[in-house]
Amino acid sequence: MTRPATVRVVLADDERMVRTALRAILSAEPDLEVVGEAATGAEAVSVVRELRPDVVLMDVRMPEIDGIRATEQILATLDEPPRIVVVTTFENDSYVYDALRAGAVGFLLKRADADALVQAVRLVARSDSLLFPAAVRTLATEHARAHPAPPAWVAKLTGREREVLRHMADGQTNAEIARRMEVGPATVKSHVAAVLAKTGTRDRTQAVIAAYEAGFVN
Amino acid sequence: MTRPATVRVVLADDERMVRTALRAILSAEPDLEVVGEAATGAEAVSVVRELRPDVVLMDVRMPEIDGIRATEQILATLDEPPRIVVVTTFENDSYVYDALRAGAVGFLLKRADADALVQAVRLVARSDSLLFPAAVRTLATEHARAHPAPPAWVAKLTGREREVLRHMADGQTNAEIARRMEVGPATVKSHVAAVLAKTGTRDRTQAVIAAYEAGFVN
DNA sequence: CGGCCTCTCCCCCGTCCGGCGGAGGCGGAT
DNA sequence: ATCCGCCTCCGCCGGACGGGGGAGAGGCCG
Repeated sequence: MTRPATVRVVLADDERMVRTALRAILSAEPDLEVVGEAATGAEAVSVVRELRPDVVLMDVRMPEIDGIRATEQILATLDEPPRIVVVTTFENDSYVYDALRAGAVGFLLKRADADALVQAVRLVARSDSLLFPAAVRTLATEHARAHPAPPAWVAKLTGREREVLRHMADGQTNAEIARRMEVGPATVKSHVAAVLAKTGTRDRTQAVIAAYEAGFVN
Repeated sequence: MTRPATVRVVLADDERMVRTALRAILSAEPDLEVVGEAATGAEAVSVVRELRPDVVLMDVRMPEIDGIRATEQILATLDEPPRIVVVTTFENDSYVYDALRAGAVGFLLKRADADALVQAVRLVARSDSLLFPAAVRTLATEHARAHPAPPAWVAKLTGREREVLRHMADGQTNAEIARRMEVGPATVKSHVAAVLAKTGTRDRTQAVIAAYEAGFVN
């Protein structure tokens, strides 16, 4: 039962052309079968629930429910969930990391050639230990921790205040910051005060912590 | 020229049995050919330089030169380097991340079954856009940044000093730390002073920065 | 033109911080 | 038995920091 003769695939992508192309490529292989398609995340969930495919090729950006939440819902509600491969156009699409964290086993670029696609599908259909084991989940989680959504206060900082905060996060004193920015110490104090107010912190140490937590540094 | 009829593979692993097993599996496929073997990292470099394979299956832990440095050397010295796949026993072997950062295109678990292995080799032999593009390099780099080797000073901190540093990295004042640790403020000051000395920082803000950079927090 | 924001700088003041030197107790190592 | 490291505290001092004001100059936008 773990090795079906043919790999049953569902395609989830809001663009018909993409689905058609994928279907054409996969259907040419005797051991692969496209059993269903979905144009939205919600549709993907219901189609998968009904058809129980082995592999789902899931676009990340889709109307109604995006690929990430669709992935979550599929994995959460099915006993033997399919292997979900995220399909994306850009390598560093940050959604990809969310999808991996949600449980997708891998990701695939839309510009991949037909052979790569076919082999990827075969691969994920059965491999349980190849390229995307727990380690990828770890990586994706780390990525999320390393690049959280910037808090609201970041947008409120003026340019000068950002500069000052960066220097604070470098361990500079007000006097040093003043020298580096070629302004008076009093000016730096003003900016620091503004930073503290906007970050909701009470001293420079807490502000620097906030900067680190927000990924403001780097 | 980008699509050789047969994929030429070099095996680099210090255990003969592993090489034999890999060779047996790969040789059963008509389109795969094991053209060479190496038992050390240094040997791997010279063998690869001589034979110019399409794919290298590289063990991370090898005598003389490990898989990471062998990977680096191969990628640095060849014009059209082979695709290097790191072979490892444990998913979260931290060397794996080093290898990915060094330019390996993927990694493979030794407990992968024969089919997965074969397909992985075929896959990496040609795919230039599948599962391990630049994004993986990014991930690996992030991993390295997120888990650097702890600086020497970490080991030098006493238990109490670590506690104090954690509270500092939480934005607490000396008085607050004193209350939480149920000691006098003077005691906290002593510990803070020790932390500053051992971390080579001059004030609590810099110490907190050092703690963050060292991954002391989390 | 008249706000509004930003950037610049000034004052005072109380608090916190870090550097200095010292001290006592306690437990492990030699 | 002695020494050393760790933890606990003390006082003193100067400097840095943060809060509270205010104020002038320039730019942007309705």
